[in-house]
Amino acid sequence: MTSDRTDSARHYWYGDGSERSRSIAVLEALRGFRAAESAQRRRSQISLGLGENDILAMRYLLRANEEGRSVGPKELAHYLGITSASITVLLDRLEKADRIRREPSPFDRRALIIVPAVPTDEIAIATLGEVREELIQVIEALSPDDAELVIRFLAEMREALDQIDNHAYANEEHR
Amino acid sequence: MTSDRTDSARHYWYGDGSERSRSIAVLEALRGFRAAESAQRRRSQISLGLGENDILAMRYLLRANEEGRSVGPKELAHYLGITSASITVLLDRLEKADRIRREPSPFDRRALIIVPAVPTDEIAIATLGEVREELIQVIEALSPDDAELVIRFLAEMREALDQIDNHAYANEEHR
DNA sequence: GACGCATGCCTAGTTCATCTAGTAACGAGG
DNA sequence: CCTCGTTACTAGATGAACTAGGCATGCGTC
Repeated sequence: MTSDRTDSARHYWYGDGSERSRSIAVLEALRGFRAAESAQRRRSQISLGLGENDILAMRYLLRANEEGRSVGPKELAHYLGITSASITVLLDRLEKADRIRREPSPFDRRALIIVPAVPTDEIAIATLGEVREELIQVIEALSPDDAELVIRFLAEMREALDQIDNHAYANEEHR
Repeated sequence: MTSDRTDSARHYWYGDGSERSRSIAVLEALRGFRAAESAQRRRSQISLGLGENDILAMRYLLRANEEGRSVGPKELAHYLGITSASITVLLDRLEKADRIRREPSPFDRRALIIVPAVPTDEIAIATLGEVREELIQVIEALSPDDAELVIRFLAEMREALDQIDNHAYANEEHR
C-alpha cells in the first residue's frame, strides 16, 4: 500500500494570485467556519440532547425513507464514518428515544433495516434545531443566484468527500 | 447489496421559493458538507495523530504569531469553545509533541503565552494535511469571483457564529 | 505594607462517544 | 455437512471533553 500521499504539490505559501492559493483560501474559509460552528455548538451545550451524529443519522434515514430506500446499520455506519460497534450504540440511543425502529430485513435474516419512527418534518426540526436569526440574516443577504452557487458548491464538495474513501456505497458518476 | 445511490434529488418538502426556504437549503448544504467532512476525517483516521482541536489550535496560534500577536490559554480556549481545564490538557499534548512552548507572560506573572514551536509552513501542512486532489478540483472549477463570494460568505457566517455568544474576543483577522 | 477579591492556569475525578477485539447467527459454496 | 465471509451485537479500554476546586499572582483599598 502506498501510504505516502503527502508528497503531492506542496507549494508553500500563498500570496500570489494562483489557482492554488485561491483553493487554499477557500479551504481556510471552510475550516474557519467549521471551527466557529463547533465552538458555538459547544458553548450552547447542544440543546436537544441529540448528539451531532444522531442528527446526521436521522437526516440520512429520513431522506432515504422519502426516496423509498431502506438503510441498514452497516450503510449508516459507513456514512457516518464510525465502526459497527459505535453504530449499535447509536441505534440503541435512537431506538430508546423512539426515533427509529429496528426491523428484520426481509432478504437477509442477519440484517436489519432501520425505520425512522418520526414524521419527515422532523428533518426540518433537526436541521433548524438551534438556528439563530444571525445566520439567517447572513444567508438572506445573498442574492438567489449566489445562494444557488453556494449550495451547489457545498454539494459538490460533499460528493468529492464521499468519493475519497467510499467505494462501497457511492457509485461514482462524477456528478 | 448494490443499493442505488440517490444522487441529487434535492427536492425539499418546503419547496416554495421563499427566502426562508432558500436559507434552509443553504443550511442543509452546510450541514451535509460537514457530515461528509467529519465522516471522511474519521475514515482516514486523522493522519497526523493530531486531533481536530489540536489542528485548529495550531492554526490559530501560527496565524496570531505571524501577526505579531501573542495568545494565552484563555483566549485559545475561548476560540475553541472549550473550558480552561480542557485547554490545559490540550496544551500538554501539544507541548509534549514539541509543537508549542509555554512561556511566562512578560506582563502578568500568572499568565502564559503560547509560542508555536514549528515553522509557519506548518499552517499549510495543517490546512492541506489531508486535502485530496478531488477537493481542489471542485474549488478550482469556481471562477475567481465565485471563489471570492464563497470565501466572503463563509467568513460572514463565521463572524455571525462568533457573535452569538462571544462578546469578549472580538479580534478580527480577516484578510 | 497587609487584607480581600478577582484572575489565570492547573489538578482530580467523572462522563460520554468512540475504538478494538471477540462472539453468535446467518448466507454462499465446496 | 464444513468452512469462510458477513452482519449485528457485547465487553472493556481509550481519549477528550466536562465540573469542581486549588494555588499563585495581580490589583484595589485601608
